[in-house]
Amino acid sequence: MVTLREVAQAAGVSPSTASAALRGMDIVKPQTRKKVTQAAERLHYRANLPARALRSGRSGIFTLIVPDLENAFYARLANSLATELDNRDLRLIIQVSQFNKDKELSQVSELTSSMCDGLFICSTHNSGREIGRVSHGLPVLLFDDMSTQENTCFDSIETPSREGIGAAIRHLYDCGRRRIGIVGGFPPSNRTPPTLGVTLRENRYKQALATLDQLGLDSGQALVPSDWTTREGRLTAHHLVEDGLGFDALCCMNDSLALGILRGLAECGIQVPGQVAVTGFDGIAPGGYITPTLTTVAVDFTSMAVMAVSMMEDQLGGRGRQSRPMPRRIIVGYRLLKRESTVGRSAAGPDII
Amino acid sequence: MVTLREVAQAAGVSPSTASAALRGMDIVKPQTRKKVTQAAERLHYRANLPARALRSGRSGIFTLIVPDLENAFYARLANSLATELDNRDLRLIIQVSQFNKDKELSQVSELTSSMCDGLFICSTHNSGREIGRVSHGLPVLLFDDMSTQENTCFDSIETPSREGIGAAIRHLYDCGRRRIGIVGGFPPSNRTPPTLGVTLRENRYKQALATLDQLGLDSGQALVPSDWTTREGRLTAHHLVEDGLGFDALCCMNDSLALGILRGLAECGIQVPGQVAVTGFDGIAPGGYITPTLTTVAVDFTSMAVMAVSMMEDQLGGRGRQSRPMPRRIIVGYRLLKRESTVGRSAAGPDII
DNA sequence: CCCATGAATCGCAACGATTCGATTATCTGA
DNA sequence: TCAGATAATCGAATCGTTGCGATTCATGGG
Repeated sequence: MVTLREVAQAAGVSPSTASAALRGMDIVKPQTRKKVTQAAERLHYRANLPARALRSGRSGIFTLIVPDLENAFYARLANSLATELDNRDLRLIIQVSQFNKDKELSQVSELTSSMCDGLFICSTHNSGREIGRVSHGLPVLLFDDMSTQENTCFDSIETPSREGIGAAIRHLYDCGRRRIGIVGGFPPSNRTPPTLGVTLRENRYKQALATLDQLGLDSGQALVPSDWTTREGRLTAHHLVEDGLGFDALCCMNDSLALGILRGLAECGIQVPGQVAVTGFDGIAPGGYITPTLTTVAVDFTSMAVMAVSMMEDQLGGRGRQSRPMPRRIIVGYRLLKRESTVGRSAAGPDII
Repeated sequence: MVTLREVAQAAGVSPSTASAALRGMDIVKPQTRKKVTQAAERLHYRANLPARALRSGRSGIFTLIVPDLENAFYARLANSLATELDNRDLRLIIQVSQFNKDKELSQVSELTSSMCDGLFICSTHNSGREIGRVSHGLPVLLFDDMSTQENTCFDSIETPSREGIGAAIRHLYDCGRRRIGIVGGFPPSNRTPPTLGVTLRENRYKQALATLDQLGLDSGQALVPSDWTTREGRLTAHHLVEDGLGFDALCCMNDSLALGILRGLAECGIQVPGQVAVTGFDGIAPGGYITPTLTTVAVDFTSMAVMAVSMMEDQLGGRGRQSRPMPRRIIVGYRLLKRESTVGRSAAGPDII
């Protein structure tokens, strides 16, 4: 293995100068830099990351903790984040917490040793406060809708729950639907343990009720409890149909759930959108090729990742200064994709696959 | 930050003894180990990974390179691998190569510096040989169907292409289908650049033709070129229908493609499995909730990950000995899920969602 | 009683890069 | 031409851990 010392020797400079040159410090003379660069090239020098990390305290590696990478939402987020970091020559460790509160906490807690510069986390059961208790000053960015109450600790990036749900319901209203069910609101179904923390659920559900009220619709009977999974969605659809299906539209709190609803309705022979219209939230890929294609609030994942990395770098840069100014909350953009599950085959836009 | 030296001091031993004790070397006296462990506990000691990696040459971090994490196949694999590594207290960096040959190579090449103990890779355009050229002796494990010709270099784990495709086609035959199309065989469609290397395509396609021959079916007209993506699958279905759809069954080379085929057929009003039966390969989640549910060759991802990690550890252990004994090829198990896209609603098993 | 034997522990020297104060080269203006 | 200022480079210390040869300690046989 070729070391910096050898490169320096070959270039006729000291290791410290070689180091500065290779890292692009503007203190070295252009001519010197060139000598060093060429020597490094010639010898196929690669900096040793552990050594660099040990000395400088930065590894260029970040960690993302998600509950489940098989879930298309988290996979999409992980994909965007890994790509954005890669653009900046940074790396991403991904850890799967399996919706397990304690596992999540212990994973966070282990990070301090783990040559990791910062943590991105989609927490399902822990509040920002609880995470802060075990993160030992590591920069953290939450992907979540944390109420400002519970999260005075960290920067966060949130999905456009309020605007998005509002847009979805108004779209259903514009389609002539008046008996709109809110599927997956708070409290969750008691059939399975909930897989997502209460804050996100609350945000979306409250907004849904508020929008129904604004439109002069009855929100009293609207809640349809369900966990936010495809499996649960399917079961929920069966229960709904057994109970007589008193809705002409179902506004689902996320896509995974909505996909299960579509499947369950299909099994019961219910026409979508003929008998009941369905909307989702997130904009994951299967919604674009399932039949009927799923009308949904598509979150802008790319800018989500870009902002996340940029906020993380801000935290890294401003560390050691006065105690962090104030946690920032950013809400990303969305696009309402009007597809077959609300407007039917003929009127659906080209947003498939 | 509390260091090993401080722990040693608190326990009244030397740093080297403390190190040995904490790592569970059997050379330390049980009583000493206890003292050290307790001191470490009390001071909340966490080993510094960069330092350890620098000194020992092992970081406990591995890298997985996949073309696209949004693709359910790779997401599923990544999920299993991350989980299995986590069980052994190891970490996984994930990099996305975006089906880009050069990007993939440069990512591999960068790894040498990257305090990474080994590489798992789903290569799409590079042979084992090409990867070996830039991996600089790093332990590598390929997830791919590399022909033994092209890959004399590395251990590999392969999907059960031969057995699986054979089983799928025999199943179609048992369902009474006789005009079976092979969708996504080699050569690929020329509408889009191919996203997967030729070896895997060839393996599955050749097996498909062989099975058709065994069954006494005409394989001459069977090939339906298509890239292995949902988008392409949909377009391919349209083309097939425009050309008169001379098949009563379509054996797709993977699930992503099959899902697109199902969507395209639905758009054209073709009944599945009434007019044409469809099979996929991989066993990704959407096939379990799309309507009709997709009959497919479900790969055993969990054991794939377990074997991968175990083979990787073998490579790590046996390094430095005589030049590696011989690259091993392991083919994982599969299960044929007979679902609605071949046997229809009534006969389909419970393998949904 | 002493030395050979083995078990535990210790001390020091790395691992390879970065940092920072010290040193030398280069330039400016009187 | 030379003091003084500035720019560029250098050397040595350091990050926290592990590995290895040396040292100490306990044990038992001759």
